[in-house]
Amino acid sequence: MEWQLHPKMNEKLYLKDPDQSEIGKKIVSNGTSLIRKIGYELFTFKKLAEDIGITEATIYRYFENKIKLLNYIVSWYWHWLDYQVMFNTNNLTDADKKIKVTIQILTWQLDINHTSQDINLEDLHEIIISESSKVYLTKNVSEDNKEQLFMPYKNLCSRISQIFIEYNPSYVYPRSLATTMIEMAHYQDFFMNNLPSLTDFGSEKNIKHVRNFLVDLIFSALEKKIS
Amino acid sequence: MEWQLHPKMNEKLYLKDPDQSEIGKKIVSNGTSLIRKIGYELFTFKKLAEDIGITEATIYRYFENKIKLLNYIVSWYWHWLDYQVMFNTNNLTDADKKIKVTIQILTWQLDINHTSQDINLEDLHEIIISESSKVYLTKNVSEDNKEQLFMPYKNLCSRISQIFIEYNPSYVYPRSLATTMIEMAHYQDFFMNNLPSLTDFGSEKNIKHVRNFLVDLIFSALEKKIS
DNA sequence: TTAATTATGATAGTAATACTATTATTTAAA
DNA sequence: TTTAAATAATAGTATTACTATCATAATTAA
Repeated sequence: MEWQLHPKMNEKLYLKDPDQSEIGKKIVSNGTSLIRKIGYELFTFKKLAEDIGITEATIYRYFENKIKLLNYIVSWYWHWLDYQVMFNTNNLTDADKKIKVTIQILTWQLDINHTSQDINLEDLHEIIISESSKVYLTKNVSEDNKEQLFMPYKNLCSRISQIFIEYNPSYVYPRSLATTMIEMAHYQDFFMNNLPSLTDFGSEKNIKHVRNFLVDLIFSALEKKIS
Repeated sequence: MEWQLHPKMNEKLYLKDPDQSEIGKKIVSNGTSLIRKIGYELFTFKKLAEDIGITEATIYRYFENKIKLLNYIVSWYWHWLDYQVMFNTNNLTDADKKIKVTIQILTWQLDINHTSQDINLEDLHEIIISESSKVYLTKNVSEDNKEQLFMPYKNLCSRISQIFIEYNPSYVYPRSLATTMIEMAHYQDFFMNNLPSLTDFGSEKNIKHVRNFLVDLIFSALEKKIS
């Protein structure tokens, strides 16, 4: 699988391709685990440099600032997820089954290849849940969007909305339903674990309830109405 | 209406009650418009102090740091929204109508009293859309939760879930559906205006489409299944 | 083969941010 | 009227987010 070696990252995300050197790879992989460990707000290039054993300035040669590094990591994940959805739904003929598989992937239920050469996918998943929205909830969103920084997320949204259309061609909100599904897969997980009274899964804290909620929500919305 | 004068704010949000002095009120009202204008990341106490004509240290007497001020502002909004939902659904007998009114309030469609003594509600609404999730998407979420900092949001969620139960007592995910509705009212608005291809409303950018999407989504989910 | 160029990383800064400690002034109480 | 308490201003410090310059290694050109 050629993709697994090199997901094509947007060149605007970095100054120097981190995939082309050992130090670059360390910046991304150690950066991922450090952001997961201490959170994006307390994360600094200085701490990461100390962790790797290099200097701050070296990191600045690869990434303009820490939001670009976060965006690189987040984009990497959306690329990976999009590939997983494509790969695991491709051979299915039933749109119903495709949707269920997609929800399983989003809620981390499918036992797919969770090992990657550099980046720890468990850390990555945690980062997506707690930090990913910070890359677009800024005053730069329009400029960043012009530079195509959010393409991987859009591609995933587009792929999922295509499956929805396949299931019910007359449904009018396939894209909004796709973003709802993606965002809620992560938000309900976060709420369940941190603010449980905002969900109905607080007593058990089992991700399978999030999955069941999503299945119920999405298929209810997509069901063809007889009116 | 006693509430309109003094929404009871959690005392852990401030060091000195900003509602008890003119300068305190200015910190909150000018803070709101400045955060809306430049965004939370670029917002600093120094800029706010200059804007008001006081010094940084004075603001630090009222608020520990800028995230507490944001949380104060966000909590104020959830208080206000909860009151609006309560007030505008109280006299209704039909749960169906209550849900529709709540969606109208969330999507800013109802022409309610949008003037407040101090805080500009238009600014506040923008802040909720772009910045509100930043108060809980942190490593402090559990500690902050123990100090009850998220009560106003939880109260709103609880009120809405009660309406859902009233509409369909057998629905099993009323709280998760309430958070989905609240979050999506804001996220779809943000996406529509900033990353339109993530929604189905990009061509028109009219909030009424978000409302229609939510009405469709929520009533589909709540509909009693005959199985 | 050697000099020149380029790439890479380290060192040493600066401006801004996020606070804190101390001092001055006003207000209120005894 | 003196004392105490509350409030705000001044003047700091440590950290963060970078930037400019320097040193060295690797690559290329003469």
